[in-house]
Amino acid sequence: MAAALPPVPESSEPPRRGRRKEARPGELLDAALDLFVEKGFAATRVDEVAARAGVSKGTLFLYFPSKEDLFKAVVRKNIAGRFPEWDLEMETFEGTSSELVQYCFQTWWERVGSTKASGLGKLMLSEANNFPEIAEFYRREVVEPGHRLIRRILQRGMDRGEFRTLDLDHAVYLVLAPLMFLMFSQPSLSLCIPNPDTFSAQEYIRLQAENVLQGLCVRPT
Amino acid sequence: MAAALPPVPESSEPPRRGRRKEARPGELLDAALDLFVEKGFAATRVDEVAARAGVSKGTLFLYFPSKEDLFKAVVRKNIAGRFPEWDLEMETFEGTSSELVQYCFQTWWERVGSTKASGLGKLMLSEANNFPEIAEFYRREVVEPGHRLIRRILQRGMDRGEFRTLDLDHAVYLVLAPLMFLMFSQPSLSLCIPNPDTFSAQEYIRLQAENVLQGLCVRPT
Amino acid sequence: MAAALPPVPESSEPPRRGRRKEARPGELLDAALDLFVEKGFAATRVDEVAARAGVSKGTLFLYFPSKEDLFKAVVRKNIAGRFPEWDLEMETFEGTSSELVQYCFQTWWERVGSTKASGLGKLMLSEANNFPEIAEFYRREVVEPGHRLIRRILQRGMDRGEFRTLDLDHAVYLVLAPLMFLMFSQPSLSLCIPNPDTFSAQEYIRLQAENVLQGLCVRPT
Amino acid sequence: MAAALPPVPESSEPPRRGRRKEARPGELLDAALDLFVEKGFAATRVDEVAARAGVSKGTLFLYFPSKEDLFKAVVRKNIAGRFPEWDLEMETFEGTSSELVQYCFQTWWERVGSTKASGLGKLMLSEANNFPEIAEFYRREVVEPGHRLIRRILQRGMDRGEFRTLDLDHAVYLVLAPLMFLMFSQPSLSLCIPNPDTFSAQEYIRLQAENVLQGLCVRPT
DNA sequence: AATGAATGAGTGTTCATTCAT
DNA sequence: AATGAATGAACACTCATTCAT
Repeated sequence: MAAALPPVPESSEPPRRGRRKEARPGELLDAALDLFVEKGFAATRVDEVAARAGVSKGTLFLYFPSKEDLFKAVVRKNIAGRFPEWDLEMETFEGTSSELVQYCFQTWWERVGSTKASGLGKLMLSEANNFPEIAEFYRREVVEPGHRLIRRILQRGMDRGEFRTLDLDHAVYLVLAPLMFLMFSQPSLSLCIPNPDTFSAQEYIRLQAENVLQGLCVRPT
Repeated sequence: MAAALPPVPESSEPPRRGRRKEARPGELLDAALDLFVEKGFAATRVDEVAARAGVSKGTLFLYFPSKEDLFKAVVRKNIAGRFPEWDLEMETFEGTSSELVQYCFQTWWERVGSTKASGLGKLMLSEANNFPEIAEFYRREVVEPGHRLIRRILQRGMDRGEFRTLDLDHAVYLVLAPLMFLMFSQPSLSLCIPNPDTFSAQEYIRLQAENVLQGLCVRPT
Repeated sequence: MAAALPPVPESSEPPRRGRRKEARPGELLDAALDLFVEKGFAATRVDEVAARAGVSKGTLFLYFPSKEDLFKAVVRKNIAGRFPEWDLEMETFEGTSSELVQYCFQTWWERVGSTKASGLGKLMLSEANNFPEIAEFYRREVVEPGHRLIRRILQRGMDRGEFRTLDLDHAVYLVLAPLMFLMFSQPSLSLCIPNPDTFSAQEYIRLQAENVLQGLCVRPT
Repeated sequence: MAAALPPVPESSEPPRRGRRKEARPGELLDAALDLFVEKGFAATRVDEVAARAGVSKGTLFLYFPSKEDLFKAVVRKNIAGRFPEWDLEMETFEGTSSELVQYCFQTWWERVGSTKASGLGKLMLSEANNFPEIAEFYRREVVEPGHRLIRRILQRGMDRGEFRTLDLDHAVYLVLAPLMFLMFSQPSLSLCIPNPDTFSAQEYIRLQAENVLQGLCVRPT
């Protein structure tokens, strides 16, 4: 009620109908990420996204031509768009390939696995059948770059004589499976990991990395 | 129950009218399983379930008060216990623990991973948030027994001095993660495994088992 | 208010939720014809059509998969579907070709021009650009059969030596133009025919037929 | 007005800022005419009109309080009076009345039928119900003068003994119907004239004029 | 005067659910 | 017990209109 008074200066709060063009897309993407992860693609209503971002439905469509495009933008901002950076990091890594794999597991957890972006992976899994176009987008922009990144890491290890000769088509999954399992499990944790109190994601990551390297390395540590 | 069947001639073709009423719910559950697994909960229309079961939509609601109840019934019916059998199999296994782990990976694929049951796992993952009650049930009746089974296998290996000392709380996932990843990926294969033509589930299973054992065994094979 | 009383026998009035499957489509088509003609295709809301037919919006979509299909059905019922009858009538006509032309003008007025179906023609004219699929349908199912019918009539007159040699591609419009002009003008009569009180459609039809025949006949009557 | 132009350098390219304000409404009306004629009233979006006129949507609403008002202004601007000129032309025509009728058909096509103005006629037809006020205006300023012009021509023919005695109230349409039919058909040509490649508007005009005269003249040419 | 970001009412279509027969 | 006709809430997207700058 009191808040409805028109001439309240309301300190630093942004003007109701302000020119916010720069900020809007980001706010909408954040709101969308939250809701998509929480409720899934189909079950998330665009009104809700708009409301959470503090704008009207119409405004959302001002910035994103459709719900699907909104989703793609969310994926791009939170995952797809970060591969260049990750690729570069890998190219310029200076340690052994074992260290690189460990670094990979660790930073994946910090930057993706433990963040809300992790929910996007599970989301795709659930909705892929019903939204083939989105699935294709995700495959192209996320899954394939991810596979390529890991293949390059394994190849690096083989080239340097650190890893034994591998059938890359299947070996990628030695790295991917543990990460993806954790990603998929994360949002409904207790379903897949029935004793959350004796479970430490950090320790999971460490152990899986160690184990993978046992199999990978020419001479196990 | 089966003895209570009315005096139907029991000819090979089911009688048009007066079809065994007791069979209805079962037929509906079968149809629902197929469709839920194929398209997910939200995208499955009850008309379709009814149609596939050969009854009208109204009839479905005669047996299941709502779509959600139908879903619950499907899960309840299909995830019941194969565990006693598997537990026994493990207890009486006579080879080395390495062989047992390999046997495990292999039979899991044959009996679960490659069957429709695999779809149910992903389905649960997707819908766990919407059906906490079912999720809890699934956790208790499927996830926990599974964990316990694997823990026992690892414990057996440690007891016999075949496996090195393990933190079981995290080591279970060395076995589980590869299997679960494949299970979750299976229904929308090309999403997670972008080159299905160069991918062999059999080879995946073999490699993952081999790799896990590298880390597990005191002296790698 | 009083009508809202639940247990009024209300005499012959059909039951609110009766099994009306046979009657429904017809009622919907009638309602749709009225509204389409009155307000145009785009401006007619399907809720309104349903309401006028005394059913809910959902019911409409039970019988017609889309608004466009509803419209097509309206056109088919009121115009397109009647060409077989008209074609036959023409084939079996026994008088002179002059009489046939006069009969044509006259019956067109009675069966189309003076009825609500007349509004459909103008409707198509207005909406053709925005709904190309509908326009194509109308062209195929109404315009072309109409042209063919008239061409056959003119050809008959030429074959019998009653009409002079004609360039059919343009002569069709000697017959069509007066009829179509009246059809298009009808719904907003006073716009095109500024003195409706001194205007008789019957006389218009008679005069136009007479005039056309003057030009058509080898030896004017 | 034109003399009041500010001291713009009058270079061939219009100055970016400070463009002549007076021109705005005119540019908007021109853009609106094009679009209304092309797409109809409802299907024309005001953004588009504004864009085509090179201004923002907000500016449009500065000059025209609503889309409807814009429409009214378009009609008012474009259907004003060419009739004085045409009336004069008719009064001073020196040939036979047959020739006058032929001249009429021909020049109508050149000056109206084949121009954008033709689209306005159809537009009025479509929107007359929604804009009764405009319809009345159109009737008064366009339709009635047109009728009067044709009546005078027919009267001239009768007075000179060239045309037979006519019931003018209906005979006007002998001339009007063919022209109006072509006018209405023009914008969505293929709808009314299903074989545009075998159709020549010139030949249509010629044939219709010839045919009308057959009926009109005391002794057909 | 001019902008363009923001709004929100409006619409075709879907589908779980009801209920008269 | 079984049907299937009927319902109506829900939802993505559009676009004329407003208004702070």
